[in-house]
Amino acid sequence: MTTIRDIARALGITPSTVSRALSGNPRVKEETRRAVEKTAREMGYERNVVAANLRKGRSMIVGIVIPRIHREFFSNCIGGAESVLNQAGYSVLICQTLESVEAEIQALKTLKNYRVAGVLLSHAINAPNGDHVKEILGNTPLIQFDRVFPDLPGAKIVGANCDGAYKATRHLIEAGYRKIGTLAGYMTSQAYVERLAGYRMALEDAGLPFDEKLVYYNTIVRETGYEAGLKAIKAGCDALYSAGAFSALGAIDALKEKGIRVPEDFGIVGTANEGFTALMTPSLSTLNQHPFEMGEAAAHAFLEGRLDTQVIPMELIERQSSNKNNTWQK
Amino acid sequence: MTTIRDIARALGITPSTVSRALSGNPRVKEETRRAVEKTAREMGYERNVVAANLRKGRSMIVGIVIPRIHREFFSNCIGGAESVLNQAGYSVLICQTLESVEAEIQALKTLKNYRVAGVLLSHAINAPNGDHVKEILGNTPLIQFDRVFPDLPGAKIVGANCDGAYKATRHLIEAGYRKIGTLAGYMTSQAYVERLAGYRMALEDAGLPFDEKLVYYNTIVRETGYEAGLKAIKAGCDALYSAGAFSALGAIDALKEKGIRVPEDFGIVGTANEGFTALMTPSLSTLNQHPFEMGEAAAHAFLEGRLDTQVIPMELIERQSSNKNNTWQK
DNA sequence: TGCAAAGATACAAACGTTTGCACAAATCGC
DNA sequence: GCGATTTGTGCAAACGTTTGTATCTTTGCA
Repeated sequence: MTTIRDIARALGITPSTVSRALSGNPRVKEETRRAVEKTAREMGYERNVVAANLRKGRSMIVGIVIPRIHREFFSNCIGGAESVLNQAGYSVLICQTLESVEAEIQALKTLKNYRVAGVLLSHAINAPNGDHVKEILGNTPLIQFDRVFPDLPGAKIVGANCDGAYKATRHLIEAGYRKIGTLAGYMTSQAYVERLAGYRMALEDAGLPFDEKLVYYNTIVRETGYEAGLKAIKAGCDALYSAGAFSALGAIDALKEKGIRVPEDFGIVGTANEGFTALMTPSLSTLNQHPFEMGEAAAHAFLEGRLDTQVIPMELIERQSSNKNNTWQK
Repeated sequence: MTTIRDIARALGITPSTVSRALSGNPRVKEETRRAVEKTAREMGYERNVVAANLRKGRSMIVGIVIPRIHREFFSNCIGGAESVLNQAGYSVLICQTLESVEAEIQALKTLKNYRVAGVLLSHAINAPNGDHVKEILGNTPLIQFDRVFPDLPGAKIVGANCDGAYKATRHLIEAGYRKIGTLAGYMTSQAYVERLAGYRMALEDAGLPFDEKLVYYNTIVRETGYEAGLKAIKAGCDALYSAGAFSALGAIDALKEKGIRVPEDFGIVGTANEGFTALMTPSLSTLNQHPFEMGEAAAHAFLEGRLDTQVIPMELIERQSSNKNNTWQK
């Protein structure tokens, strides 16, 4: 492959001038620049970014660390981030942790070894705190999104979890449901803590009692949602706010099994607006977290060197599953 | 950050020995190796892969180029590939083309500039042929998956498109449907050409006529599926094999709108086993393409330097939408 | 004409590894 | 006990850029 040396030799100048010409340094004569660009094109030159990165001590790569890529939420985040970063000349290196803290540590080390320009992170659910992140990354810019460590400084992009859960719960109340439980997810993650708070606040604002017995923890997948659904039925609930989408699906499985009609006898609102929620019967009311926009926001935060926390609004999408009087039409 | 020089200095040996010790070269004494590993650990050494890559002329990065990351099919492929490659010490650099050939060219150039160890590619739908790929990549190993250029040599991982379409169509015939059309997708992609062939073969093997008028081309998204669905109804079809999943969904929209019962009056089988297909009502019979396994296979083909074509079987998942006598139970 | 300032390029040292070759010391065969 | 082989390290040159400093050339102005 041709190098800047080859170009320099061909033109009778030095590699340094070629380098400066190609990187747009104003100290090289316009005429020289044009000549360099011409021969570079003719010789099919492609700059070796590895060498450039070594010399500069950092690369044009941004690392993205996420639990799993094949979750609509995360793949959308990546999609948003990738399109923004690509525009700005960055490439993205993706690492999945599969919810394992050790894998997360390994991923961060790898990224550090590649001297990435920055890291976008959504941490493994059972990571106790952000110490390992700070220790490994040092001064590499870090942007956290969705799942963030509150104790870690720097840029954060989070959903309006509390507000979203509040809206969802209030919507159930307004629709006429009265004994509303919640599939609360994991309290190890700030996002779920906030959703629980929003749920509680909505109940209290409406003068309804908050009952700890109707809070079903560690429900995040379909199976645990199903089990919690059975318990909620037994406890006499007539509605559920689910902090996840798949857990809501599981609860509906339980309701169908018991012959309880949704939405007439039982209302339910879920959280992530996964594709299936609009297509299932009854269609599931959800909160749209705008994952693509979250990814874009994280990328922009990196590019602009922001250090603050941005909150992405959550929007309630009313569908059949929370429509008590069944006046649904599409 | 500490370098191998620092370690060498600390031990009174040379950087070359340190390098050899750390990379497991058998020509360094066991005792020395242990000493090096110990001080490396103590000094918190992390090898600078950028420098190593420059020297070696290639990196431990594998590039993945796909149309869009937020499609369940592709994100699952990536998931499969990433887990295998990570095991083997590789990292993955992801580039989306958003179905644009220019973006694909740019992505391949970027990967080449990073001197990636290999590229896994699923090309943009409207790319005429693989010339640009060959020209840019040169001798960088290339593994194509799902959407492959038949004219390009080297490793390919494809679905059993013809066989899958055959199974799906025969299933419709056996269920009792008689006038079966197809939502055929784009003939610019080999995969869809093969599916059409399988559909045709199944009809002919069963003594049913193949009617070109019942082939609806360029249907791949929900909207085009809807429109083709209306046409199929008008043409008197009683079933459709759809080469996509979202197009099948669109066709069902059309059937519902016209008050035609699925599956009693009209049967339908789709192709990609997207998550929603199992959850919608009626649930959609589909072909499982095993995207995760395709990604794994692509990664293994890269690691093992395979150059052949592997065919991943497609498995029919019978659900409600093709169950004419409505004996469905779950 | 002379001298300073600016403009353009050259020089050379990095960045942190890897690796072919050389060389010394240790081991072996006879 | 001597030459031949093996074993372990050191030396130094890469890999292809970038960039601070030096040098040379041109221009401007008095």
